[in-house]
Amino acid sequence: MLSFAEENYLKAIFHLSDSGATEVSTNAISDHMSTKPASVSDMIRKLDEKGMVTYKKYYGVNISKKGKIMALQVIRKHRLWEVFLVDKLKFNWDEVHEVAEQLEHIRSGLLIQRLDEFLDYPKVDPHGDPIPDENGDMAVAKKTPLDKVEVGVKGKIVAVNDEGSSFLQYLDKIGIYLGARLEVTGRVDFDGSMEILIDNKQKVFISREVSQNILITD
Amino acid sequence: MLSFAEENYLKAIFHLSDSGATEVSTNAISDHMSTKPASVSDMIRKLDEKGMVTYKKYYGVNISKKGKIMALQVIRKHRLWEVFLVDKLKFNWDEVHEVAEQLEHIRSGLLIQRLDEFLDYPKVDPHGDPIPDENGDMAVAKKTPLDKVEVGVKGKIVAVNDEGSSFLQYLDKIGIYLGARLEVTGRVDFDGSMEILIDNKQKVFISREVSQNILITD
DNA sequence: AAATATTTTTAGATAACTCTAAAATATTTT
DNA sequence: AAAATATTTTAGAGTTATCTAAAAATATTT
Repeated sequence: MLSFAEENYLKAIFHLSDSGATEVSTNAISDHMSTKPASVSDMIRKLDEKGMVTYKKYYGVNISKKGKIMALQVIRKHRLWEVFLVDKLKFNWDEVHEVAEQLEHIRSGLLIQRLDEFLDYPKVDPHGDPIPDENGDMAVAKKTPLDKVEVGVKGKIVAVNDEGSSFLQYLDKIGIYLGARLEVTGRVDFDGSMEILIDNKQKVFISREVSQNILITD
Repeated sequence: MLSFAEENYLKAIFHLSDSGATEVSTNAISDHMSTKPASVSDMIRKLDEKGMVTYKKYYGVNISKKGKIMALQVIRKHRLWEVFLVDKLKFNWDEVHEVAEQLEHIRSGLLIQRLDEFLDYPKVDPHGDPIPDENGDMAVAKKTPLDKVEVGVKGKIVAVNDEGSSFLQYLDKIGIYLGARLEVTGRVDFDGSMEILIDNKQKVFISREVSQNILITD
């Protein structure tokens, strides 16, 4: 059985290896988790001994099959709790992350099975991220970051890449929400900023940084 | 802010001082928590420093006002989660305790406020124990342990004293549940065992040990 | 009231997780 | 390729919560 700390490290390693190379560096983990590299070295040695990752000194970490399963279970719990908080307890999407970080560590197979049922087997969380099933499988829809899209393209906002409350509150303010229809109406090559039309109504300007964190389907 | 361990100690001290003298002994705590007396000594010294209890060496512990507030907050969370598990997730009353022991430590004021609202402000948990409000106040109904009751007395089962699953499963088996009407129809002075009639239907025999853990209102 | 037993505390150790500072290794620059 | 820089690991230490064993204090028995 894994400790909370071990679960958090595995989750971080999973996310980092998911969005990039298979090899994850010590520094990347320490950045992502706001711990010191020295602490990471220690922990990944331990996770290697437990068979959760394979670790070569000075080289990097690869998550193992076993580790991936554990990580996906934690991610499943995290995302189901987020759905619960938004759908049942009327949390806003920018308020759920911290609480879900705690709830994801509750250990009870029955609990998470019943929660899934209670929520009617949701497929995505309030940020559009897919929810793994009991086996760790999840539907991976093709999602395009808005900054990679040409002028004239239309699509639907299906997910965001940043769950920080300041980013999400900003989206609220400019009228962007999950499921919104949008069209790219203009683009500044110099800085990558864009003009977009939301639901054929509001026109808003967003920076490249923002557009990188908005995902659409075409 | 208190650690999980500190919260658990406070809860134990609160319960022990609630059901008996104000002074709680080191051994009573260590029994209740399945830790060693030496660990208890350490912890209560720490809790004293934090102003949660007053502690005199070799004498015992008294919970402070501050400590009582903290304990009641944890108890509030525990009992609300139990209601959630039974009412919403269809847990049986004997399945909730362990999970609630974990959930009670989740830190989020908003969460517990919204959960309370979602559950429609319940006054008691699935074992009949009262749920403290945000201020720690709770309705203390007069409840009589069944073993203190004369033959012929009628009443309603309103709570149980033991949340262990083996006890609760036994009650299920013999047809005892919260809210059931009962009448004491017989009693053996020698060993304190009883015959009771539930809902004017089933006649069951129970030992003194069981009757001590069933609470009724008259 | 002395002897015995029980309870409680102290002292020292261990495990998990984190840190800082220094050493080792790898990468980049000149 | 050697020097400079960056990354990663090791060594040693601190914190929290637990334990065992021994010492100290209190309670009980004779």
